[in-house]
Amino acid sequence: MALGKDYAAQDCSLARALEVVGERWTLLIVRDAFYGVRRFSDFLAHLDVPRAVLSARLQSLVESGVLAKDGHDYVLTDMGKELWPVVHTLARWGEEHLSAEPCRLFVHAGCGGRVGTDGACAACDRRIPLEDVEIHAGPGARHRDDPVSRLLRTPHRLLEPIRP
Amino acid sequence: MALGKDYAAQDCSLARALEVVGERWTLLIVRDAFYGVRRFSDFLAHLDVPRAVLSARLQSLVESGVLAKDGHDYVLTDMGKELWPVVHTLARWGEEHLSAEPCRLFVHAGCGGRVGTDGACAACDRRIPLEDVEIHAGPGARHRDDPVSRLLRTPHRLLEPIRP
DNA sequence: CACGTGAGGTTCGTTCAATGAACCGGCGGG
DNA sequence: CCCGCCGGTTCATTGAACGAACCTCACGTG
Repeated sequence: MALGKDYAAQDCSLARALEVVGERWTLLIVRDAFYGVRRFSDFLAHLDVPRAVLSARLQSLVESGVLAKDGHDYVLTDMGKELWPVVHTLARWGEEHLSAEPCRLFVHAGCGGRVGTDGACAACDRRIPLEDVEIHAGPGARHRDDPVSRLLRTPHRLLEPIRP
Repeated sequence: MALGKDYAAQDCSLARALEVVGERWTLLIVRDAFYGVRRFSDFLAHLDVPRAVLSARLQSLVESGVLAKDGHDYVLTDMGKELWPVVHTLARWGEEHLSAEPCRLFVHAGCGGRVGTDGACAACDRRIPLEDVEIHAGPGARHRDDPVSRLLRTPHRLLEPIRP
């Protein structure tokens, strides 16, 4: 979201959360961080976001403890990693109600079953730790052709850096 | 979020979802709808949002099929109701990482157990249908004193209208 | 009927964030 | 020493959010 960016009068933890991840672009940045994006230039290439805005968002995410800066890499903190259910649930909602076909699939690395809307593996019927989720390109992918999109299309685990 | 409001280049269902519920105030409006708020003036009293923005958001939520207009009431559609996991997960994340104390509690109407982060009842260990979730005021409530906040502080089920 | 009142908006000028292009500094080769 | 890239910052412009004022219809009186 934007402008005013705070919901001061709102007496609610949802409002607090939105102050941190509710601004425009922020949740897409977090999503990319789960996908293994870490460098400023990679976020920039993958999201079509103005450099100034990206800079501001990364800073505020670091400040609020969602990301940590490690050299030139931005990596998710434990607090940030706990946003996965949020990102996943919202993405699945969008997929079911707004998209024709999924453009990315999340798969349990152990058994190959797809991760359900509740975050559990369809096959194993167990909750899956973040590190055991693999990301695959889905049928609906419209094939952006920046270098980062190409790297993201090759299957890999969440959080695993897309660069060596 | 705001400005540009679309993420056109993003080939992703999360981006699609954010185009619908990602703008500033939108998710708080949806939250209030779950809490039983239905009238324009009640949203207005409870959120401190400019009338013009509220009007625009409600219209766009109706247009995208999250809300439906029934007379002067705005009510969640089935598609809208499926946003509950998103709202709940994000609120719990905010509560755990950003709030001192929860200001609202979600309770399984059947057994009185608290609804966990995964949406299941802590006591019953079963997923709970939306209609069986009760909302109670939590210890962290800072007591806004508009009429709507006062109505919301009395325990009731999700979706149950706060007005007769 | 005239009149007031409240709900549900719309209009409009101001403010402030998003945008995008240009600029800047560090550093790692060649 | 020079070149180019990475990771930003600066700045003018655009457009959304804000807030106050206004409008309109429905209803309830006197």
